[in-house]
Amino acid sequence: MIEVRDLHDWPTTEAEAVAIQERLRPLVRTDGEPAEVRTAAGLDVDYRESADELVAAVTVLDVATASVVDSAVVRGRTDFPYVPGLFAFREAPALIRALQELAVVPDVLVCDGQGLAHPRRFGLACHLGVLTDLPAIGVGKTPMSHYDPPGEKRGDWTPLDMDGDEVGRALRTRTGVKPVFVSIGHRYALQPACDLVLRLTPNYRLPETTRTADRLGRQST
DNA sequence: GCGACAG
DNA sequence: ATCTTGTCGC
Repeated sequence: MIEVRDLHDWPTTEAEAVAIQERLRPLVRTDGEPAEVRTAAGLDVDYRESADELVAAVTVLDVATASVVDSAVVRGRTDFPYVPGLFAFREAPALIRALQELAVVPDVLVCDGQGLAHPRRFGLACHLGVLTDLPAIGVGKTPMSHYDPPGEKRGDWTPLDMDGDEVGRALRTRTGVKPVFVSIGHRYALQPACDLVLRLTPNYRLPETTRTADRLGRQST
């Protein structure tokens, strides 16, 4: 089962949350790549009930076949508001509970949001990666950083720039479709992360992991 | 000062 | 995230 490191309590105020991000930021490992990625977890949160009632869904896919080999759903509440840059403090607690219910430990967490492509270089993917010490990457639908549009072909990419740092890539997963925004979460280098995202997007813009997790959360009212 | 700002 | 009509394309 997945062990979660006890690195902090969940904060109430924005100032506490920012302090936690700055304290944990040095723990991120920006290198590495699993020897073999056989399974990948997709994580997603739904808010269908109300603004503070959420459903966290995790699916583990066999990457080769795109079949779901394990999953978990957790219902929860949040009092932490949606604040861009403090996203993890809203979604991570429930996602972590869902991760702890998995029987299969995935080779990588594919998170719905940013990793290093974050104002303090510590987005949701970094946070979940550091707390579980599992390899993790972030795949966002909307960027927080500047980028020049990549070429129109699947596989084309341009760097994501934030304050002069290359914090990730705008990656075209489908020809002629808006790119996704890939960044390092933990223990997974950027090039392998983009390779994995392309493996997970044979048919759609978003990774199969994200899609199955999204459907699971949506179905479990 | 004002707008923009992952989901 | 969610609220929503029509439209284009495979």
